[in-house]
Amino acid sequence: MKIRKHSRQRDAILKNLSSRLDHPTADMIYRELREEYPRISLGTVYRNLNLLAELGQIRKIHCEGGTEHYDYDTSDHCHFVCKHCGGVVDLPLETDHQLNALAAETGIGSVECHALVFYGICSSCQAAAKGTGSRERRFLNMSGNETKNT
Amino acid sequence: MKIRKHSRQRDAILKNLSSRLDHPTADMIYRELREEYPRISLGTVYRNLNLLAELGQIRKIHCEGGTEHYDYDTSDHCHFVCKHCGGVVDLPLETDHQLNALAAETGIGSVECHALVFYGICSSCQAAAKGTGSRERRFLNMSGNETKNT
DNA sequence: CTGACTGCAAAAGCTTTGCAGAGCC
DNA sequence: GGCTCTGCAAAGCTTTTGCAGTCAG
Repeated sequence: MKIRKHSRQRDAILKNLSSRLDHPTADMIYRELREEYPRISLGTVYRNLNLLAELGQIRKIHCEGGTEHYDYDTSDHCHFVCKHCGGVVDLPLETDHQLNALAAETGIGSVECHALVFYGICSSCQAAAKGTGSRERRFLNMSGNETKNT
Repeated sequence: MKIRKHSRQRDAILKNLSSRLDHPTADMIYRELREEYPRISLGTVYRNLNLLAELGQIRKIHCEGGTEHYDYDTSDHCHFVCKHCGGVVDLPLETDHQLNALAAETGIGSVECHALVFYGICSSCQAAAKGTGSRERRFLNMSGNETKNT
């Protein structure tokens, strides 16, 4: 199937993702875009995010929680996931460029890429916990049970 | 809620997982267990896997594909996911024990753990591809370029 | 004009959960 | 006896997909 260079929706999705500092889920992007494009559908958002990922223009992030997150930055870097607020952010950490080569040396097969994800509590959630005890929007329990409020 | 030390099903699940070399999904465990316990339910498998993960007796692995995999080995190590057959295996690679500390130094927050997952084509899939061209059981499309061979 | 793209809605996974009964201590 | 645990089935979520109409090139 041939792919067009542009579509109003695809451009909007890419623009939304590129202007964000966080790494949203498809649904988060959908909700924001609906303000400007009330008729956009969630299916379109998914279709375009997958397409853009295939084209290598964006990157998918798999982490605890069962929901896919998307990243506009496709360069080699790692992520931090807060177990408390569920936020996913870049980690300004020098990733070891030799990791793929090292892994390949084990004879496992050909190694193309890797994903490095750290888990913990982000500093703002730590501060909030000290201050109020429960100011967070959402509690992400790594092992399944999470309490969420609207 | 108090947790009992043992239950026939929980023990069977743990035993199954511990005797495997791969890192199966809940459904894979369920299918195997059903041979010995025909009345076991998938819900029970999920409940116990989550429980065991909470207790720290097993570990969840998040990777491309949307399905959770489980690992009996909770020690610090990394994984390799074959984009071709979808298999998830341990990688005998010396993981950097200072990674969490390094990540914490960025000031992101408290870092508890990390997951390092490599993606590529495992050697048996490579061999199979050379031999027959399509002997694989399953084709896992990671991000579009599945037919591209190295 | 052509066929890629969209909105809509339905369907398809995977995982969780409510409930009544069974089983363990 | 009192809980926990289980099987079953239904529900919940995220993501994909079929279709007919729309839009980009």
